[in-house]
Amino acid sequence: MKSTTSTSEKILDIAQSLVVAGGYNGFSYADISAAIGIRKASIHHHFPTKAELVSALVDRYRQQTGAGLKSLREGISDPSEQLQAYVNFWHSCIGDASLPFCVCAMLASEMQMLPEEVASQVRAHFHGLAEWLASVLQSGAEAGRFRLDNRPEEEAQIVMASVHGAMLSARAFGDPGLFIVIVAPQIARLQAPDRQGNAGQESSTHGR
Amino acid sequence: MKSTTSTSEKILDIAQSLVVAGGYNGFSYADISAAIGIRKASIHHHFPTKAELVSALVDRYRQQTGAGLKSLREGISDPSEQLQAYVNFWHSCIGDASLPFCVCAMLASEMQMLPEEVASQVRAHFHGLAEWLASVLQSGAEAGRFRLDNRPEEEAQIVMASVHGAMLSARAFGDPGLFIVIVAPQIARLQAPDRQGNAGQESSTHGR
DNA sequence: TGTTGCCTACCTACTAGTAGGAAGTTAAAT
DNA sequence: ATTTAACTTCCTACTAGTAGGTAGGCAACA
Repeated sequence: MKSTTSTSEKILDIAQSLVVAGGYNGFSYADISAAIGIRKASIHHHFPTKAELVSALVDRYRQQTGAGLKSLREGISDPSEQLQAYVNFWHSCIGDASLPFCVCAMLASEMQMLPEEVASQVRAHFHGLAEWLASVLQSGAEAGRFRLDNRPEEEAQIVMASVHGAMLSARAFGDPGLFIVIVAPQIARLQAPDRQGNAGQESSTHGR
Repeated sequence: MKSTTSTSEKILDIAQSLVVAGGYNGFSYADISAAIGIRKASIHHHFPTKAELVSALVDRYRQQTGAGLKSLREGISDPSEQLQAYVNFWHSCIGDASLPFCVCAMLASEMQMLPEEVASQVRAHFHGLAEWLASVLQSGAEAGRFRLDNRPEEEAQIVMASVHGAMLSARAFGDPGLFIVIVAPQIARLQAPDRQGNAGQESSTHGR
């Protein structure tokens, strides 16, 4: 069977893993060159400048993400399960170290010194993801699967921040399992019809 | 009045702002040199290697943070207000752009390619901050000012991740106000005696 | 007198990026 | 069918500039 992975795709693959590991300034053409056994100049043939390379990389990532999120919405009927599937995706990525950090979250931290063409794409990713989450949350709220304390757009921002913050903590502590420890309760809170998550509701034992 | 800011402190100051802006690989000795009007070699006199420079910088940051958090716990009696003060600190830092990102959060994203001496300090910062937050949350829960759905350590991780994620989103969207939009509801959720927001409350109905 | 702080001058390694050519592929013109 | 032209991919060899870091000297000061 022939491997139909073109050279330029291989370049993007390794560049992506390098960006995820160390950000925009954390890799060089020489790194890619060494990783896929091709000369530096040949990489410049495919991607003349570093800005173009990373731009193409984020572009591809955004397309993949867009397609993935779209298929979640279309392939799963329950919005609550759509959200769960999104979280599960990152849970396994971080767990098996295949994509232990979101490319755009990584680049967002370097926002201030990114080439404008890259920065605007990172912004667009955040915008798109926030929209997707807000849409899922709203649908779920309408279907009675979510209980939102704030506007869907705000809850979406909260979920997104939790996911990114959880990625960061997992990385900082070197503990992949921390991701789901942080994110799961946040999701559960949205799904729970009431705080205890049980059917009845005794709560308020008072005491202050 | 004489400015008692020593050269080495000035170096750390500018280095810190450069790290916050672009991470470990986002600045060079030449950048510092240009910023404070001193030769590159003179910086090497104070901090022989880049790893030592950043290590000293994180060390100073950790001391400042530790002192700040300690004084919050000692100077404010209500744990709920202690937490609020912590959040307000970042809110104003991000608002006036004085320290628009946590040094250690920035470095944590580059964890995988940091010199070990720096990486371990970043880990220590995360550990210490998580402990402080857990302690505040536990005190607040005992005093009836917080209602926790999970163990204090877990809630602390959630708060920390929210703060870091909110920083990232504020940066990604280029909107400083987004920080508090994300963090405030998370704090409010902890403070609320119950979901309806009425006056009754509390006591450990723990999710567990 | 020795230490501190800063300097000039320099080094090696690496950065992104360029010039130009060798090989192979494709497709039209002869 | 064969030559020709255009194009793609990759190469060697190179550039100017920057990276972190070093050697050694000079002046102020304790």
